[in-house]
Amino acid sequence: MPAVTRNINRSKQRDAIVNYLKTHKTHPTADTIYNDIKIDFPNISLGTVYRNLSLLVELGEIKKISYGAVSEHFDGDISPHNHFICNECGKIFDLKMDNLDFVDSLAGNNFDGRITGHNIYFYGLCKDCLSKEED
Amino acid sequence: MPAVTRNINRSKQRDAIVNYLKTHKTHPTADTIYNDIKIDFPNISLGTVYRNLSLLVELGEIKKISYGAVSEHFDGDISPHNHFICNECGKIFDLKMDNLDFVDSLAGNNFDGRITGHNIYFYGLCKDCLSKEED
DNA sequence: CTTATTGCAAAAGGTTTGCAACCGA
DNA sequence: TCGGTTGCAAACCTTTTGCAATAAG
Repeated sequence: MPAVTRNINRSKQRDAIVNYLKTHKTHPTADTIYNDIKIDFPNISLGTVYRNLSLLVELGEIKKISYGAVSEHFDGDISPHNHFICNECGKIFDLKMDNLDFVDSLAGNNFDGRITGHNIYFYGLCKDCLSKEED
Repeated sequence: MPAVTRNINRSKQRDAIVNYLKTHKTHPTADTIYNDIKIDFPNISLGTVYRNLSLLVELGEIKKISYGAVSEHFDGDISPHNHFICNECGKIFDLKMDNLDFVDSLAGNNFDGRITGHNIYFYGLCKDCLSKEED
């Protein structure tokens, strides 16, 4: 999966970032990591944190928890429905799901809280990008 | 639901934005709306589009399709799991879901594409925010 | 007439990037 | 030594905001 061709040298800063993420289950932002890591690396810069985070995502060592879009999208359809977002082309599709029982069962089992049935984002590959996948 | 107390006057610009969103199923961004609407309103400004979009979301006339976070979050845990994001406090929780059959059945029914089982974002209220809801 | 809304431009985040110095192998 | 990485600062992009002018009721 990691399609990084260029050479990679280790760095104390990157090691610290990885270590921070492996030992913190808080899903922090770049800025949080930056501030926490400054205790050990007083001179580290935010740019270094950002650069290392994208490299680590590229290497598959960490994951980005994100919608993946640069800017917000809007929907004129306010009826209950969910969305599917294509990881490849970024297009957003409506998902009309009649059976949302799984949400209740999920909430009843290993989750403490209330999941709103019609505010779920599914990711994957859309039809078009699936067919282009023949290589 | 719409908890807007202040007075609202209609405006041609806002009407055009609503109309655009009700007639386009493309889930556009503010910038896309801005550019498309400029054909009829050459002097409209991006600020106006943004202001109206947030007002319309507040009024419940449109919906924002978004992760809801200001900045990206990162995860050191790359094992297959999903995430739950609290609409109230923004905290992110891990969801370990063993039974993802519903994803396949969903994909087989009304969806054309491939949903990646472990890249789903569920929204709602977390335990803490649920208990604070007593008012 | 009163005040909500606009257009404009500046400001405010978050993220990326160019560059010279520095560090790793 | 060679080139990957850093710190710094400037640039970039999306979104927000202050303000005077305009439009709505």
